[in-house]
Amino acid sequence: MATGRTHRPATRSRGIPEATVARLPLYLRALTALSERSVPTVSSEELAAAAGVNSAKLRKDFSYLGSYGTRGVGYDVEYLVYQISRELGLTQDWPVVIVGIGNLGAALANYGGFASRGFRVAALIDADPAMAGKPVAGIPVQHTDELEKIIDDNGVSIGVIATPAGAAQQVCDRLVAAGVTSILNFAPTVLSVPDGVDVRKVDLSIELQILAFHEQRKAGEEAAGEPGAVPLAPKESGKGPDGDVPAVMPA
Amino acid sequence: MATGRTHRPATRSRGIPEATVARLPLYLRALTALSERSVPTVSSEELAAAAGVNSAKLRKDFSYLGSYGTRGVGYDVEYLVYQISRELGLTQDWPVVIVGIGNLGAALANYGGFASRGFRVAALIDADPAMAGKPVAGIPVQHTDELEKIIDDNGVSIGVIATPAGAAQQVCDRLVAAGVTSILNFAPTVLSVPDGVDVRKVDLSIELQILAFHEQRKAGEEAAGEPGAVPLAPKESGKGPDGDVPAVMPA
DNA sequence: CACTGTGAAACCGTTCACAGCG
DNA sequence: CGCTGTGAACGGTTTCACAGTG
Repeated sequence: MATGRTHRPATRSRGIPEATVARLPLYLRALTALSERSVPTVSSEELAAAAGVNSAKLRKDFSYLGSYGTRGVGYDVEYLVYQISRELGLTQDWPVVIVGIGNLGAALANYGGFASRGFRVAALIDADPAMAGKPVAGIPVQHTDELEKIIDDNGVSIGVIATPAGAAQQVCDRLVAAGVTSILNFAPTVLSVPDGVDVRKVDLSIELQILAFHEQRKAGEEAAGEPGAVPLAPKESGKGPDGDVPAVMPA
Repeated sequence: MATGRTHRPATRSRGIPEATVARLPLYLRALTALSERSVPTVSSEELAAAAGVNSAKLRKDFSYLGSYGTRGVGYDVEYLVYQISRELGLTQDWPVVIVGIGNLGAALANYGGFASRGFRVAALIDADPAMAGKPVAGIPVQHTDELEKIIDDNGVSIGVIATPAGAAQQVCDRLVAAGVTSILNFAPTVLSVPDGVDVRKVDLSIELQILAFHEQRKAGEEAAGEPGAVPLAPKESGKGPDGDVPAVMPA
């Protein structure tokens, strides 16, 4: 994802597969809902349905954590909530800083899901001096100058970047230099980070583009081989790399 | 992801692998940047670095699109931009509706990346009557009552859900009933949709939880087998599913 | 000669199917 | 008997290494 190594080789001896890790939060959410309704146990089938996966996958996933179920019965909801929380490291509180308090940064600061489980917004940081001191989601925005001090004082190891693309790498470098080792990047840029720093990327326009691809597929399919509509241009025909480049390019 | 089938089996005869599709937007962005700097050609090595992947993967990816490179030289930037745009369906304009104009919805409406490449925000929809008529990002918010009419009038096939979790499934059902076949879901819920509808999910708290997992790993590792600090609870010891359930559970 | 395009190998993730256990 | 836990089969993805070509 980033140029430097992004997440370690995933081949730690006792490692849980990445794909499984990515689903644990899903299970945890479903379990928490059950817990709130005081449901004592679930079968893999029921829980899988609630989490939107199939039961075989869920059982395999849980098998990496240990044998936490009871054959013939299912899983103890409370117990699993605890085990998964612990595995994810949510039994401790992670202080998080958000850098870039524009529309998105403000939305993130206000997002309830942050504060609720294991995360605490330790500070909001923005480069605009006019923002400094203004409270967003009840937290006063601080100026970028303070970044290193904030990271250090609060022992922050997770940073969220919600700046414009142009500023992202620079902010990233400062976060990393100050000791942050996990970054959630909302800016549409590839970040490069040193070994040992994890970057996850959330990119709205990429998600839309993937949807558009499938959408186009559907359209092309339902009227397969029809003239008009989506011009499913020659796939194998024009191989010559230049000469007849259509003058498209939106801008 | 969702309960109903989410994306088709990916085994369309001439299909481009999902993993490749997910990277095309990345390549496109890197290429667009090169194009703006009037760079005429790139090697797979250079482009791969810019996109944050390795060159073998990039070449394999491009090989699914056809033979668009020149051996000994590289790829023609303009030509590739066009080919990838076409493959992703971005040579047409996709009208998109955003439902739920809270902090996040507003951020999305203002997000430049939406409008810039192939997407147009056709309407903003919110359930709060007080919002109706108020412009956000220059577009007046419309009431949920109008949803079906808006979808229909604008020929919208892509919807973005930025409502609270509780409203998401209901909004989703209405979008689908009105003809939307691709959904980008920001609400922290599993959506169930009928066959043929694609759902992609963006979940902030899940991303953070995945980072927390790796973060905890790092902490446990650098002081392996030390007392104090992160209590790396017994991994293989307590197997008995109940009896000694720690009374944790944050709420 | 440098770089693409691609078979083949290695790897990872998912699904199947059933043995094993409460 | 019902449901978990898991080895084995499968399919997709990444990486390797090099033949092929402008």
